[in-house]
Amino acid sequence: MLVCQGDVVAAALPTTGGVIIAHSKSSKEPRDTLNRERVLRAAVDLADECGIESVTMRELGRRLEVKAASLYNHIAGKDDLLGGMVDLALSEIDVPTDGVFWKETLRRRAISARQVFARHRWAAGLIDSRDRTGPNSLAYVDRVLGVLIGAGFSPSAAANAFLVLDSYLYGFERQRPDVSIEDGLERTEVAREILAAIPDGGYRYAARVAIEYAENPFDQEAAFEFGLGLILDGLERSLG
Amino acid sequence: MLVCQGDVVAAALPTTGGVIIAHSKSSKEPRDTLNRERVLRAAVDLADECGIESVTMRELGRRLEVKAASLYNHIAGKDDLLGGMVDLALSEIDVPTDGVFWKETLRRRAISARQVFARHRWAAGLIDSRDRTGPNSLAYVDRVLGVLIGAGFSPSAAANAFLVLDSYLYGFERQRPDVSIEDGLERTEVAREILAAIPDGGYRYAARVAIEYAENPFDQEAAFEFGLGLILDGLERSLG
DNA sequence: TTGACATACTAACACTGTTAGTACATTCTC
DNA sequence: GAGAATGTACTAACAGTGTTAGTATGTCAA
Repeated sequence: MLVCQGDVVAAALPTTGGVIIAHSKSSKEPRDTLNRERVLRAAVDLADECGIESVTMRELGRRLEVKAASLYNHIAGKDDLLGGMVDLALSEIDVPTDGVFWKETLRRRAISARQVFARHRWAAGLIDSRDRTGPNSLAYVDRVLGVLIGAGFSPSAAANAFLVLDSYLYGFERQRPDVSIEDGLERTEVAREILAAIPDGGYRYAARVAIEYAENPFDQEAAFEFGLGLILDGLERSLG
Repeated sequence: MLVCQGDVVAAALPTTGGVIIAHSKSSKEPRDTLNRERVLRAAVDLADECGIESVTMRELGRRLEVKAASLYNHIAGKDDLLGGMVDLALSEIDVPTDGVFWKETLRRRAISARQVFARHRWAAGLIDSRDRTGPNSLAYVDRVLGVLIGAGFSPSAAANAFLVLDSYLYGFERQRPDVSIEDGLERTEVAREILAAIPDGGYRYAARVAIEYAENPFDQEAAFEFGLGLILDGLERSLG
């Protein structure tokens, strides 16, 4: 059940998290008040279900059965909220720590990151350098740098490799076409739209590619791993 | 002279573009009314000088000596405005068409794109797949695909290569640290802040890298071209 | 001159993030 | 236990946002 605008049902039912705010006198239970963690999780859920533009203080408050102003007891402001959401999302990325070869470790990490960005489609667009200081993000950065330095990269070379890898990662997620999500019929429809938007005569190559994708589905997983392999191979080569 | 908030001086002086709106009766001159092009250019200037968050309808109107509502005669809405700004910025990217080797062509294009993103720091953050349908963007996409197909890539391989390259391009610009912009003193200051934010004991590798950059400046141009070379070499290898 | 059209205007709408001040419940201190 | 202190959520309001409806004004073509 998705509740994306302020429906009455949202106020009549328990929250998604299952924690009821009603002031039941049965004490000893975990506090029925808000906290930073619950606010951030609710914001992430809201963004996942309804899009990042639906994450407003009032809507978030509605979900938590609280007025918007109350949220400021637990977060510093909207910037803090968004930063916390990113940090929470990044914490879901898996960095294997068992003894696999560094290249395989980083490949798995990248694929895990891509899955996280697929789950939280708003995340990639929110990331920039200043977000890397959250507690989860820092731990994540540290682990990846550890893998690279352990593989023989110097500290600065490791940072460089990390930057290159994540640039690709975030950039891919930002601009990847949404086409492949829809089914075949709609895909050809989109391609036809693209073709319709192309003035006669011009854009021969773009048209050729559009036709290509109107006929054959675009495998974005394969496209991603193709580029990922390119970069990892290059990093390995730069190491020797 | 930067005028970023609604100062009175903005209304007393001619606009940056040098076009005076005053209703001078000397006719036959180019119309003194607005048009889409002038609105978009003013928005780009405003974003360059004051940041993308300063681009509001009212502020943009103030710059053009017009009320906000009047802008809607020339653009469909804010989405259209932002899309047009991105299209305008992308049109500044250079794609050499003379007979140089495809790899060199794409390298030059990437470097040109990075310079454009440095000029228009807001642009990379605004780009996503749906923005590629503007007239300038389409022409740009077409030229790049033409280079790749001309080099021997199949249409789908060319699209894939294009996606990988631009993912890196946009991603790098999004997350590149601002540190290197400030001078040496401030840089070490920033590094010290990072170190201060790191809890004792944890994050050994991140700390090591931070120290590294507190001592030696970070050459982001070199970092960018390192990753670019990696990808281009990989693409060439995938071709043969 | 008249009519059509494009443009810019005023005024208002429903939103947004955010703050000040108040009421209430819990928890700590004596 | 009584009283103080703290934390939480509330109401009400602020300035700012994008956007629309309706109105005036100017510029062209017939």
